[in-house]
Amino acid sequence: MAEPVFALIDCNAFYASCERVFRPDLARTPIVVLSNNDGCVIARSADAKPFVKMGEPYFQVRATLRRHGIRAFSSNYALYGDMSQRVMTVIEGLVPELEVYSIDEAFAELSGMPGSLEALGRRIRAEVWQCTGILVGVGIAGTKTLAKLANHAAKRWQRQTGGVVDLRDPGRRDKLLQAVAVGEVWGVGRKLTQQLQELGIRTAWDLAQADTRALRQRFSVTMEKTVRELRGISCLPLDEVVAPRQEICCSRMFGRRVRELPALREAVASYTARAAEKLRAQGSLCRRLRVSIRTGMFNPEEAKYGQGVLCELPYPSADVRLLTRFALAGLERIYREGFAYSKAEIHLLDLCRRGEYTDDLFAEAPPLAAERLMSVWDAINARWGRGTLHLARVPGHPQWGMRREMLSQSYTTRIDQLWRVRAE
DNA sequence: TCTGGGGTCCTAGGACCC
DNA sequence: TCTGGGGTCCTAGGACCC
Repeated sequence: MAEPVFALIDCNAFYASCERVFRPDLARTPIVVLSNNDGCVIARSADAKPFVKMGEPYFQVRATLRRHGIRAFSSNYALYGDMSQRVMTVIEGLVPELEVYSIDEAFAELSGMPGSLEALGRRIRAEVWQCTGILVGVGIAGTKTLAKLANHAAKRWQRQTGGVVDLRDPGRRDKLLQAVAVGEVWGVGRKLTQQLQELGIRTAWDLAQADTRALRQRFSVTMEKTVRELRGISCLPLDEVVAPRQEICCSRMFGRRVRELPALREAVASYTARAAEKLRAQGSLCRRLRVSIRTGMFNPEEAKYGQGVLCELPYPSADVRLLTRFALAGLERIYREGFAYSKAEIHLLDLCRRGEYTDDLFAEAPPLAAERLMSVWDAINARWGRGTLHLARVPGHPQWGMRREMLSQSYTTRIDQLWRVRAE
């Protein structure tokens, strides 16, 4: 078999770019996008990066943003999700195999492609730009970890590289490894960076030279793979098929603190409904769920409390009514009066595929009608929009709902919010 | 006033079994 | 007086990613 060749294609400042595509008037205005509840900065356009850090709380940087004329947006996941699909569709048309790795990046496998891969990279860039208005960077190498690093270089030296870097040449690879800090390597986060530095490993090059056996002992097999990948030995294959999730979670901060049980019930029911939707969308059932609530974590003045409880279902199910019943019963067990809650979470655990689990001979049998009811339920919501059909527990406009004060339109997914263009 | 959400993988350690 | 060895399964926690 031929040596694999991977490309990592990654959108530049993706959320900020999506906002800009539909606001050409903001082409020269720096943009940041905020997390849910307008909590903190999670994306910045290139011209905003010098002024605001990733992850900074909005309320702390608001003055800075105003001073530099930076425009803030609430996150608009309907828009970003749809734009992501468009980008991926374009790329899929140009490469033999694609693994969509996240909302804004994808790995491709290019071994056996004729012609210059750098030219192919430029073509991907040009076509994605033309079809979607989104700019991507392309990194090419013999392993995923090196392709990530190549992509990093393509971004960092965008002007010199034109946004495409082919790192297959060993000389070029080693030069880059020596120039890049170990913390930039895929799989090396904050904690590991610190521990590696204590061992004298400062650059990606140092890591590639390190003794794999010792590192595996000290850290884990994941670290060993990273080292091997840096040396050009491919350990992480392309995963084209998306495996079904092994757990599904819906967790959200409230738009404002919640003290009373009835409002918490609403939130737990709403989150359970969303989680159950995801569960059915991948054709799974769950056997257990965990519901948890907690107060704010940052304000030292606030009394802190957090608790979760695991609930066992009588049989594997994706029936929103059953899941909600158990989630609410769990909530009653963990709720304590007198706290200002900021967040609730639902985790669906122990997932299995429909028809691929062994029934318990003595356990309660799942009602047969439930499955059909849920598929009609999903069909109605798919046709008329999420939430058209919902349990009475789930309010339409809850007082604890998410804050999104700077939300852009859903230009591409809502007929009543289409982009308006005026001809002069 | 105010600090995101949703995942994965790996390991250690305890419970339990024969 | 003395108290095995080897295995599995589960859970919690820690690290990472975007």
